Amino acid sequence: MFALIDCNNFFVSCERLFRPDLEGRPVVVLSSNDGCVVSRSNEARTLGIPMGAPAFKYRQVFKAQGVVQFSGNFELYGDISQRITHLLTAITPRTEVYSVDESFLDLSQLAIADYQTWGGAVRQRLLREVGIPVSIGLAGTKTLSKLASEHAKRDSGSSGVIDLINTTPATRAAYLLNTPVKDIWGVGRRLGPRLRAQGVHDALGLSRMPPRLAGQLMGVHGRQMVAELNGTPCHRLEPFGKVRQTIMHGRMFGEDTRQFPVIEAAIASLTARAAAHLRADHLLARSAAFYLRTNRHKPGYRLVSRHLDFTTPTADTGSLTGRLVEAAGAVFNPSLDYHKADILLYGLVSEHSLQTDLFNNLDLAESEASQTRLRAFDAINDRYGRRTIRYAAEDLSAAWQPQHRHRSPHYTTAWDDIPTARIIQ
DNA sequence: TCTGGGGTCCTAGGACCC
DNA sequence: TCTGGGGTCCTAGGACCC
Repeated sequence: MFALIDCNNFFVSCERLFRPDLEGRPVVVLSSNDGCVVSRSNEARTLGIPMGAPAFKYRQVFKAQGVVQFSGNFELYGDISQRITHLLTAITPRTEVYSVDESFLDLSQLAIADYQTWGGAVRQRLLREVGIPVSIGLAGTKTLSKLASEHAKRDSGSSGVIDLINTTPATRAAYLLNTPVKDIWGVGRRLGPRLRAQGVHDALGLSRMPPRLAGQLMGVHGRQMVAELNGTPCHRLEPFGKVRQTIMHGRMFGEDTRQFPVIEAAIASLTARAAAHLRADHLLARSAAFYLRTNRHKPGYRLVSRHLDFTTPTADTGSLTGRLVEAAGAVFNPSLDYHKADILLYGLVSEHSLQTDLFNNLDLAESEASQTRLRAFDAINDRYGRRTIRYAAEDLSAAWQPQHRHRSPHYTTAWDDIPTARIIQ
């Protein structure tokens, strides 16, 4: 038995926590560079602003309709997300944080008399203790609980909770019939049209597809989807998450560039963040890559990447940056307008296993010196703030840095931004 | 003028090896 | 003129998820 807890319009709800005056008004949250709409309030949705819409195409609508815009404040959303996780983990440790705004709970160990009532109580508690509205879907498989939560979000009469566990087969079939294939977990922009071409238009139709045909059309994931829609679980709860295989950091630039020092500053900054992430997880990378690309929406789109291997796995910002910048310099073309840089770290190994297993032919002394150096580096930044100490290459240019014209305060993560409460008598 | 970031998994062609 | 089978690695791209 699964519950899916799905936060409603999560980023907008986080902004409204500290701006209750925005309740009932159209609000959107924009991605990095104020590029796309990544969260919208129901009022903004009613105005016809689609998810993922490029903001520049809707500036007129924003202005005419008084839509309130926010640049994404992802530190804030991450902090609110953790509060929700804490609360859910207190309900049951069998919790899987699936994304920043969704968690699966395994209910099979809990004594629940009535799932609908239980869901309503969880919903009220999150609203009261964190302030975020959620939709809850209850079902025997993850796919069905996702489907139920989607209906809980959309159907105003559902009071935010839909239970497909204690229900009749006819009711369950009605929910499946009212779910278009494109809204099923695992069906994207390519499988949707392919299924419709087969005459399958809704989840009920897909649940009745012969497994063999589902396998031919969609591979093993398709067979699993059909089974899950019929109540046979294929996906377990993963309480510890999957082992991370890559760490990636990338940014679109605030403006396109033909200057190598700008690229160098971007690579140095992205690598510094990725390497800090690596060290925080006590990992080392055997390999790294960079991707440099032009604007894919303009003619002549170009992407160039290079992969590098390290004889001694490393989390050293300096050596990673040095190798990546050198390799980028070798392929840099001054006649291209570069638009985005990404850094990928992969081949991840635990820093602990490195010291005990593999190491006879590797430079253990240098590796240990590097780790000691970086521990000091991280300790300084932990104590005095991020980027208190940093590599000079990061400051070669700020021209690559994304723009964010509508950033809200860091209400919960910066001392200077913490709101003041006044008691009005 | 202006179109996100962070993941996983799979495929396919070319270079190279035997 | 005629040209195998099996493998790896690299690069590029595309599918899906949030």
